[in-house]
Amino acid sequence: MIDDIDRAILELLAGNSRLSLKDLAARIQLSSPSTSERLKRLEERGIIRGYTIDADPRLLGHQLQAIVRIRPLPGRLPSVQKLIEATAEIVECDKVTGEDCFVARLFVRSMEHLDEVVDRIAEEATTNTAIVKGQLIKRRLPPITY
Amino acid sequence: MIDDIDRAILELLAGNSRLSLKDLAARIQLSSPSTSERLKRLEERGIIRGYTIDADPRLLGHQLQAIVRIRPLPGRLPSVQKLIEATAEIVECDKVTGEDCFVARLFVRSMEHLDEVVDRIAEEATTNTAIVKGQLIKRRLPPITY
DNA sequence: GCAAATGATCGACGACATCGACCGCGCAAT
DNA sequence: ATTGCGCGGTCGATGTCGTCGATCATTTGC
Repeated sequence: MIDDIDRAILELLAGNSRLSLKDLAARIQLSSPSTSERLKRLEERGIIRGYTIDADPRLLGHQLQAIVRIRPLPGRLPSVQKLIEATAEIVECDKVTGEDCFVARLFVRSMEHLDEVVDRIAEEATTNTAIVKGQLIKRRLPPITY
Repeated sequence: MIDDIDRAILELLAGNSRLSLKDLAARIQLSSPSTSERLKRLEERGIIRGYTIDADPRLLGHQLQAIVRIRPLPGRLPSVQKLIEATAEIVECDKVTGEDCFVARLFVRSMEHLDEVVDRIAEEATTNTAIVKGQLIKRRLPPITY
């Protein structure tokens, strides 16, 4: 279903999604038309959902990164959910099992800014904020098992 | 330093990093050479760190996603750190302040697989596992304040 | 074994990125 | 105020790249 060549394509594009078809083709030792065809199929099958960039948040004015666990107060779940969605500083948020209901990652300019955003959430939820000191592993593809 | 046109470029590429220069240029109402020049500068300045893909982990054989908080046992921090780095299932891991030392995101095939990976970590650390039930917000750019 | 389907290559054509030459605006210094 | 300079832009030519149709090889099923 997904073979070594597809895997190679995924890995190469994960490393640089702006690679030209020709470069891609050369690296996987295939002609460009067939590389193009495989790429199209990976997209059609939904395996590749999209192509995006990795931008440096610091250079965009966000000096601080935090992971906030959020447990809405009784009855406030829908309202908290709306608040999270409306908070632009939250760049990622998962609904999880366990004591906490949500885990959000947020980018802020400063401590004051962090405080401001978290305070808003804390009006309707119990929160737990952990400031990111460093990235041990930065976003990578999981091992491809199929 | 970074103007509306740069912002537009970042947003467009965040939405689809494989956009051709020509398309990009058309959307920001600029010629391709100047678009190319701006793109080059965004890269040189380190604002764009790279171009990557968004792949569907489920279609790559990872049915389950979890967020694991990890607190190494006394003296085991370096060893835990090495273990995390060597664990391919961990696709992202941050070093954070607070009770927990690390927060990791994990992709696994099954509950058994999850258990296996977490058990390995739990030999040297206190762990807290939250299974991801859904993504409320999936990775997006933070607001650009500069 | 043969037919058909799948997945590859080849070559030609059209689209695209890049480069050099040139232009115009804003700013600083005289 | 004017002149000179530099930044950031357009334009047009050239070479490279992607795409499409035709064709060929290899594997699968009968």
